[in-house]
Amino acid sequence: MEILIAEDEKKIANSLKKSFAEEGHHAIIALDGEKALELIREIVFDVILLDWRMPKVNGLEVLKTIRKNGVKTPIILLTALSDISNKVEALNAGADDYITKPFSFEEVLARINAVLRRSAEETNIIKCENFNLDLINRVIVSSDKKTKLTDKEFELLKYFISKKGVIVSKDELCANVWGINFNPHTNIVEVTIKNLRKKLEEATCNNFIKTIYGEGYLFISE
Amino acid sequence: MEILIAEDEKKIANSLKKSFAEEGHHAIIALDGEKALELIREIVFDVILLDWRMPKVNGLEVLKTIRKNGVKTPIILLTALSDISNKVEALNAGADDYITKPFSFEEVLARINAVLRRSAEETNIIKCENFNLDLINRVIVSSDKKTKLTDKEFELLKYFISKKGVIVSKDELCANVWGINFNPHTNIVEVTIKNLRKKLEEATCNNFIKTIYGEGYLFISE
DNA sequence: ATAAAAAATTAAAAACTTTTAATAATTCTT
DNA sequence: AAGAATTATTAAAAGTTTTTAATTTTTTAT
Repeated sequence: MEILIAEDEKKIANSLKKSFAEEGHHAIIALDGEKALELIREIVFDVILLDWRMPKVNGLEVLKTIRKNGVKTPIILLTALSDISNKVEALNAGADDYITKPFSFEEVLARINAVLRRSAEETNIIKCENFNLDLINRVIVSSDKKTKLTDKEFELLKYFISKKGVIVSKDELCANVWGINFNPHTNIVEVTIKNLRKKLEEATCNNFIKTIYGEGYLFISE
Repeated sequence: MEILIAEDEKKIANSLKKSFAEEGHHAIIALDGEKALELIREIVFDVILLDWRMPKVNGLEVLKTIRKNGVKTPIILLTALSDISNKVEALNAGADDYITKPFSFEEVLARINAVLRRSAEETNIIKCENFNLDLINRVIVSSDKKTKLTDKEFELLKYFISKKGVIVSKDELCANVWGINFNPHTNIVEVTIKNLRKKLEEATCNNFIKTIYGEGYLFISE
């Protein structure tokens, strides 16, 4: 992993760099804000550790500048205890997390992993017509609301989306959502479809699931 | 997307290529198995459509050869109805899906999306010491079993993993797993930890969650 | 138009999750 | 070593989800 350490205290910066090296990561040190900005322009980092108090250009300024330039690299702020009041300001300016000094290397690593995971999670989203399906949190995300799905509703919607534009039979749904050896002598598919339709309708104001009489269901594409 | 169409019927191949182009994808046609193998050696495709019956080297041979060479690109077999008996053979040889002729372009696109999603899902896995956490299906995967987690167990384990090697307090767990404004006057954290510990123990034969008396819990790293 | 088949709706039963509360076991301090 | 604080365990209550079953509505074919 490529890490930028923007930190003017050489001791801290060097010890972090050394620890990262032991973990197999490559870190570059910037001793002031100006240098940090310069490096960020040149190199694509996986994560940026940014000290709040730095010579020439301070952390907040760096943060604002790079976010304004559209750089989305995860950023973790390093702040002294007395700077805590600036936490909200920092998060509002586009920081992903912050760590209070003094910190252990393990803590830094844990925060980095958490931040990277969080940003990875954000990509675990299926984009649909006028809504998104968040695969990790199992919610339908539309412009103004989030609708939590149950297990079966989630599996069903996921399957429908994967078969968008193709008619799927009830047997197929049974096999793929409930499991291959499941033969219901009940209307469980209809009931679950009803519930999913209701949530989709509430979330998106659209009826995506069309019934094809005698054949099955069709998840409409556009 | 870069797509290989290995199909000897020029009509079908060309119409697929045209449809893909309309969708913004770039397709390359191979009219026989030999050409297909040659192209696969040269180009990294996102997905390969492979006809079962082809001149020179047939689909199954192509399939076996490229899988033997360690190529993991998703492959969808195109088969005539009469070839259906070979379906199992094909899937065993490493195909990801198969489509029976005649097919609509929409069906092909849907299958491609499903296959790509499936292979993307396989990357949605957090690797831990001697187990994996499947983020989509919410199961602990160890060498021999899969253990399904409930909502709260999943959130809790995910949080622990993100804070691996760092002590997390009960308040912190409350805030991050149950929600920021949740102050329990009960032992709900302890109970959920107990249940998670049991499942982790069953799945991995390890006790990853250590209690730090008076401080909180520690998810052990290695 | 009508009957038969298929799908939708509703509501209650069964199964599972989450929360609560009481009790037991462990850890720390003096 | 005893008492206080903390954590673990157990089991029952409350809340959700999943399944079942009966009834109503819609669709298709005669």
